[in-house]
Amino acid sequence: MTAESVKPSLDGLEAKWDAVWQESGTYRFDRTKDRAEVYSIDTPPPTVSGELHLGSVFGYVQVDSMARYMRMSGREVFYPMGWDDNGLPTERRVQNVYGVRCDPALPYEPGLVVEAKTDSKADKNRDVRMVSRANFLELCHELTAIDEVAFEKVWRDVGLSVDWGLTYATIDDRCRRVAQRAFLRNLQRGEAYASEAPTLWDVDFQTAVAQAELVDRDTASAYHKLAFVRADGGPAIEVDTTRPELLPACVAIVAHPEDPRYKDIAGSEVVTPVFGVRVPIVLHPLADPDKGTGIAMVCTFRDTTDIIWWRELDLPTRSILRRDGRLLEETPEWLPESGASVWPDLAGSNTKQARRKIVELLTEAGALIGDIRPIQHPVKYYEKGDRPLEIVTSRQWYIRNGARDTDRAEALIAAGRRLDWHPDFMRVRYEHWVGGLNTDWLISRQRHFGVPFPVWYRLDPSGEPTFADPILADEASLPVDPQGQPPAGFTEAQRGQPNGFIGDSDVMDTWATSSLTPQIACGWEEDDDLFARTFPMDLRPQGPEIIRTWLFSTMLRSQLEHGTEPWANTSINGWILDPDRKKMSKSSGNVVTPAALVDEHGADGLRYWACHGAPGIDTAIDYAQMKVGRRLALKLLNASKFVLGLGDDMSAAAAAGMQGAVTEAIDRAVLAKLAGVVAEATTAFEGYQYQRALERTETFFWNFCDDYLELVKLRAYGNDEGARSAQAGLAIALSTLQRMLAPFLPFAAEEAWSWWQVGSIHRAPWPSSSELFGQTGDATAEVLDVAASVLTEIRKAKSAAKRGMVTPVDRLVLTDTADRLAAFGLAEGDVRRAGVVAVVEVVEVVGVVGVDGTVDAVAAAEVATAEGVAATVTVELQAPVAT
RNA sequence: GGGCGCAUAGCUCAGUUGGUAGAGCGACGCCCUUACAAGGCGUUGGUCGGGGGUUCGAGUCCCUCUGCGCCCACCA
Repeated sequence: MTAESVKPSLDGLEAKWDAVWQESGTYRFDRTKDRAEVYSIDTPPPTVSGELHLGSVFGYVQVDSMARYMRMSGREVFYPMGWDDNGLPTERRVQNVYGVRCDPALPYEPGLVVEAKTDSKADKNRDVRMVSRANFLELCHELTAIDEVAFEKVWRDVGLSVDWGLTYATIDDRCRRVAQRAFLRNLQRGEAYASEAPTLWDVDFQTAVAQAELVDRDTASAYHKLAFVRADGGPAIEVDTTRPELLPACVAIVAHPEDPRYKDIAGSEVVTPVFGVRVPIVLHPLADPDKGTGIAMVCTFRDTTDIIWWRELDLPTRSILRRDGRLLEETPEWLPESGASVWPDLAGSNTKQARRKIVELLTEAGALIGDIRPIQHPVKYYEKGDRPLEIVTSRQWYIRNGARDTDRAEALIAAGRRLDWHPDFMRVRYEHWVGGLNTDWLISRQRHFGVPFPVWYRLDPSGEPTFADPILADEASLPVDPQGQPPAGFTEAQRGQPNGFIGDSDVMDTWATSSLTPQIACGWEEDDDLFARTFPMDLRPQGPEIIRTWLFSTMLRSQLEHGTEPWANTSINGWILDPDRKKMSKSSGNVVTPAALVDEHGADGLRYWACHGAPGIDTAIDYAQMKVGRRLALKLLNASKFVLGLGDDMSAAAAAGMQGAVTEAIDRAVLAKLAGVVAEATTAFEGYQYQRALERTETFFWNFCDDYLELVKLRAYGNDEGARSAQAGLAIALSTLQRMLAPFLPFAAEEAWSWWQVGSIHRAPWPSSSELFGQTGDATAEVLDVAASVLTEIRKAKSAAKRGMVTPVDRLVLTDTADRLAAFGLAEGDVRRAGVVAVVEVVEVVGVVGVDGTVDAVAAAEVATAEGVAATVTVELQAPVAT
């Protein structure tokens, strides 16, 4: 398409320019540039599980506008994309889509083909097929590969200027290698360790869960008041509990040391109802006299406070829950005969069934006092889980994160303060999280699709593993799969044999890999040259909800490995809200797919809406804004078409303009105003205020079209010096505006640019304010301001008279101060042509000055009335002609 | 219970060091005007959440209250 040919359209621009950009490598990183010239972005790898929703697109588009600005301003932008495909979300999706479950005990079936289920909901829980670990992992890879293609399509549709040649996936060889290498180094420096300890546990997924992945959910529960008979024959002690099914795991009851009701009987014993186990009465300051009856049942383990009591009061361990959340089959050995006799009724039951049974037994024994009182209370869940977490004892890997080391925590907070946060108030979320850590970072998961721990254990002559002295993989051999490969010096035949070995069966939590995205993207220990040019990175953009996970853990890994911050800046995007301003639910975000919005409003329309949200500020979905954005994009095409149609070679006109061809005062005035806008937008972008840059540019652009363009276009049609001045001014302004809108409307800007320029606008230099000022002489904006306000008065008069805008004006009387009349005089010809004015009379007045030192015609009229002086525009229209 | 953010026109939002309240959308009216009718021009519309305070002057600074959102803690 050319400027003159047909009516400009936005349709098809996404596909057209995406193809051109890919083919010509517009966004390809030039790795010959030095670190000082490079701007590197630690793009969040989206979780590849199904479909990208609008909330993700919102933040990525904002960052893309920054990336495009940085590229135009002369930085070489390093902008990779990653896919976070390892971990539980993928496993869960594979289970649903293929109807399979992983059974590590099964042998691998080569060439196994499993059809994806068309309707996963209908087929759920039916025909579940058990497959080997290796087959399961194959299916994970198969599905994520499909999803990644779909994701890349969406990102390209919305115009992300990433270099697709730099893409990584958190399960790929490079990421597994980096994650294993970083872990081995943590281990060797003593920053990682394994420990057998009570751990929050999801009974459905059967994996340990980290502090950062907990959520509280209000859950229905009920108080049960139990009577504990005192061993010394004193009055029974009443204990409230919401977990009566854990009564057989009770190891003590605990009260506050100052509580007068209980402190004198501390150390004596009570007998648990039904089960008849003698447990001590103990004291601890964490017991709250105001909760329940003021004395609590300590079980191993009911909640995290139990762990503290158990540890600090040196209580015994009496676990009754298996890892699948059911009670033990075998009768616990600590139960006396009376308790042991009821166990067969409880064995293997889930907690709900066990609760019902135990409540029956308590009632029969007369140990349940009063009614069961239903309550709602917050309970800890795994954020991706459906049932409350339990606590089981297991061997897990941890990384020291400052929870138990004040110096490290303070160093991490100090590192956070060296980061520039956009917006700054997000910093406190990080500091609160670091300050509130209470356990080291649990990085192991008892799952399949993840990065294995590169560790084996020797088996002793009786076949028992020796955990204290693990065999570590050699860095050169990474990535390794200890469940599929033997350690050096062993053969596969020795796996599981006495004096042989076993591989660590756990995988790393997905955050243990994604905490290394700067190292992964920049080629740490893989590509030293690239690393030197890109690390530490310039920007980490991300969502506010993962400050405690991703941002914190990345900071931690970088501090441990490099002793430095991983980036200089972090920008935190806001939430997307439903149109009713509630936080967007996943379901509604998926109903409105980004692809559908691109179809309806164009990528530029969608981007315009997204770029109106400032960093960290929540933004409502607003389809009206997307329409406005689309209109702006179309306006850019139309205005470009018009300006470029004024001469045969408008880029030559722009060049002439830069050599002094802009001679008319009003043409210089528009460039002077534009120079100010360029300065403002540049400052805004440098401070990560892309939305301000957009707002200023947009406002100027509409005024440019409505006022300046209308004022000068009739003059610009000619071929004299005045026409050449207008053409030069218009060409310079158009070039500038196209470039200033390019970060926000990359497709329309590129299209309009292509009509008269060589090369991509996205590699064109960002406009220079000082260069523009160089063309304006001593011109001020006043000429344009006065002319525009007079034109507005003329339009107002015509509109009030219900006449068309081409209606001739017989006489225009302008009453104003000398300065403004002089300014008007410099643009009088343009005003007469634009307003179709026959006769102009001017009347000079004095002393009409606005409060802020400026005058415009309308405000001046209001001020002047009180002072008896008139500054007015009188418009006398030609009488209507009868037709 | 602690922290952070938000509250300005019917709607979505600007308002950078305190100095006469802005824009867009919507609504209403007008206009085929040779870049644009999927357009243009114009009009209407606000005791800046409530209450105190500082100041010559507060949407802006301080205190307080209310509502909404988010984060953290507790959870017998």
